[in-house]
This record gives sequence, structure tokens and C-alpha cells, in this order.
Amino acid sequence: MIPATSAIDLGMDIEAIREHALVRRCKHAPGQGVYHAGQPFHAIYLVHAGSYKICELAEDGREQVTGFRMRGDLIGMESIGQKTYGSDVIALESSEAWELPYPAVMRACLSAPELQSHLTAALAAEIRNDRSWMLMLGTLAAERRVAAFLLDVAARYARLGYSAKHFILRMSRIDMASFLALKHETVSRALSHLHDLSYIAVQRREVRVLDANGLRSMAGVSTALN
Amino acid sequence: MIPATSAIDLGMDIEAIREHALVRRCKHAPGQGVYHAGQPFHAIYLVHAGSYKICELAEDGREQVTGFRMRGDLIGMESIGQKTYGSDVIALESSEAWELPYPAVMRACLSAPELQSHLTAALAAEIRNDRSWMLMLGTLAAERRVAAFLLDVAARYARLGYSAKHFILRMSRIDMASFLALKHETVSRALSHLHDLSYIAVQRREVRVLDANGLRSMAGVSTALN
DNA sequence: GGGTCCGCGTTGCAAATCGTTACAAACCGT
DNA sequence: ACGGTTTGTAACGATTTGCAACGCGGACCC
Repeated sequence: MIPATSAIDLGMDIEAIREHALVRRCKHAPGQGVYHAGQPFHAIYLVHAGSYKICELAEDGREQVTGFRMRGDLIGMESIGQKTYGSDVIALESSEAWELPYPAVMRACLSAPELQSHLTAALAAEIRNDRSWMLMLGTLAAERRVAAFLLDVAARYARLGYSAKHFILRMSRIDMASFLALKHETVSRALSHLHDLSYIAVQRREVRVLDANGLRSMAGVSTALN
Repeated sequence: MIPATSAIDLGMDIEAIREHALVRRCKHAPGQGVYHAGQPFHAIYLVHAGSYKICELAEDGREQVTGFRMRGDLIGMESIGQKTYGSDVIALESSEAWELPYPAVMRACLSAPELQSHLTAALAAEIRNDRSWMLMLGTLAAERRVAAFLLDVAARYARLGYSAKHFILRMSRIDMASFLALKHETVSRALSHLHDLSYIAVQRREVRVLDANGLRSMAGVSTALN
């Protein structure tokens, strides 16, 4: 199974939260952070529009993109139960995230028990998602990682009702490379090679999937994708 | 910060769960599984003795160790909210895990709200832990990964009251290599080199830490370790 | 007790992948 | 149109892998 980042549909759960606190709509310009490492934890966020990257930071300056989030994804859950964040979340384009103050979420969980189980399920899904990528990173060579990444992006666009065969990558080669534990030149080479194989047509950030089965056989998965 | 796998202390929370269901003590022989991919989800487990490895499996046979668990660690939380497991958990030695039936855990959470927040915190800690390893795997070269791994093992032994300077690795070189996204020969060579540098003394699975600061500078962290 | 077998760990050498460096072209916002 | 950023390409080199051989040690059998 291709890793598919949790897009838990909180749907009308949001209404339960609204009864307990104001749900702010936070807009972010490209490059702007939702929150930064070191700030105290007070809220989780639901992505409403645009896309974000999750960056893990080390004290010595090392940096690792650990995921990308788009509409329907929850952000910041990993900080629950901690005083401060250990990661940065940065908008890749003009984006909007809804701020769900955590005390209000907890209160809403008490009155609406199914919200509690949705939240727990979302946390569990986040773990499964991370583990899927660890499997991918640990077992696939560079080119196959890039193929798996493209299939994941395609599947996520498809779930949002967009085309899975033609899309625009929202992140730079550098961010892709960081996430895939590669260098951006290697990502470039892999994309060019997939192009040469006619699995995709790629020009800068625009991608067309020409042979999804080719990509799938390369990524070692058999995910549904039209 | 060195990744330190969540050792959430459920302490007397266990008592709250016992009121709702029998907590079975499950013993496992080396190589035996706690559960396997594909089985229906019904319980989480608290490691009481010994150690386990968590294995992620792909349909095409690829396999990735995503972590090791010892006394005090929770297992199986990632499967909450799913019908079936997607990973294997296998004992590395003679081990014991306490089975906490999930319906009972949920009922106990309703009557003891602090148990609910402990569980949520444990899930969040699991995510942070995975992300720390993704940072490590994505940014450190082979030898530095091995150094970071040894420091993590040492810190975890220390938290259980054992020596952080002299311990026995419970997993094979192959399992270590899988977790660190390397080949077992590379792990062997890295350990030998750390030995040559006099940072450690290693003989098969027995490790003595001679120069923790040397290891730390190599791993790029400044974790406390006596 | 002794012998054998098999898995695990180590090491050397050859090969390949990926990273590094360098440079040029395309694109972006001003 | 301009400078800065992003992306693509190529040659080179380093790290990591693959392969093979060997040693060790525990398990099992006789």
C-alpha cells in the first residue's frame, strides 16, 4: 500500500469544537510558518486550502522534511502532551489552516465521544503513514522512491477530486529531495529518467502521468490510480 | 535531541483497565510474534520484559524494521481505528507483554479521563519518536547513524536503571541494518571503526561505551549520558 | 563428550549508486 | 530588463553496497 497521509474527515466535528472556542482561519503566505520549534503548544490545525511542509530540526542545524499536508489533513497533533514544538510547519503556497485550540478540542471530546475516537484514529493514522514512508525510504533506491512519491501525490490529488494524471508539484526539488532522503540533483536525474522511460512527462513542477503501471511496478506497489 | 522511544509510564492506569477486562500476560519466545499483519485489531500491549522489533511489510516482500521496544513501551497503538494490523511485532528474546483489550481501554478512559490524555500523549510521543528517526536517517551518514543508535540504546537502558556504558544488543546486525537503512556489512564496518577510534569496545553483541562524547559529536547531538 | 551443522558476524576487494562540484539555462518577482 | 533563485546536465569522486571467504559460537545429534 502506498503511503497516503491521513485526511481524516472531521466534517461536522468542527461544529462541536466551535461550541467551545473560536476557530480562527489562519492565512499563510508562501514560506510563512504556522508555528515554529520552541513555541508552547496550544492548538492543532486543519488544512483548509493550499499546502504545507513539515520540517524536523536538529540542534546542530540539520533539517529534514518529514511530510507534506494539504486540504483535510491535520497538523500539530504530534505536539500534544508536550510543552513546546520540535518542528516547523511552513506554507508552500498561499494557504489557509483552521486553528483548533486544544483545550476546546479536549472539552468537545468530553461532550462528543465520537470526536475523541476520530482524533485518536487520526493520531494512529499519522503513525501508520510515517511508518509507510520509513519502509519506502529504507527499502527503495533513489529512482523508485521518486516513483513512489509521485504516485502518492497523485493519489492525494485524486482524493481531493483533482486529476491524478496531471498536477503541479507544490514543493521545490530541494524539499522533495529532503523528504526522500536524497539530493536535489538526484531527484532531477530520476525525474528525467522517468521522463525518458515515458512513464511521465515533466517540465519544472508540472507532471503528467503517462504510464501509471510503469510507475507502480517501479515503486513496488499496486495502488489504485486511474 | 536523541530520539528516545516513548516509555510512557501507565503506572496505576493499568489498574483502571483491570477493572474493565482481564489483562493477560503474554509470554513470547525469541522469534515469536505478538501479532501479525492482517489480523483484526483488538488490543494494545505494554512490554513488561524483554524486547521486541516492529516490522513494516510491503506486498512485494520488502521488510523494514521501524523500531525496537522494551519494558514500559506500548505496542500496537498505530492500529487503533483500523480493522487489521499492517505490521508484525516479533520478540527478540524471551519476553512478556501485557495485553490490554482495546474496548476495555476505551471504557476505562471514560471513567478515568487522565488515562485518555496519557494514551493520547503516548500516541503523540510515538509520532515524535518516528520523526526524530526520520531526521536521523535523512541527514546522517552510515557511521553517524550507528553512533546515534548506540546512544539511543544506551539512554533507554539508563532509563530502565541499567548501565548506559555496558550493555548487550538484543537485535542482530541485520535488524540494526534494516532499522538504520543500511546493509549489515556496513553496520559491522561502522562498529569496527568506532572500535578503532576507541569510542566503544564491541565484541559480537556486547558493547562498552568508552567515549560517550566522541559518540555524541559523531551523532550530532548533545544528550545527557553518564 | 565430541563432532557437525548452520546462522551470525567480520573483513577485503571490486562495483555501483549517489553525492559533490561546476556551470548553464529557465523562471520569478521587482 | 535585471538579479536572484530554481532547475537541469555533466564529469568526477566518495560512500555504500555486493560478493565471497573465513571465523566463531550455539544447537543439535550421535
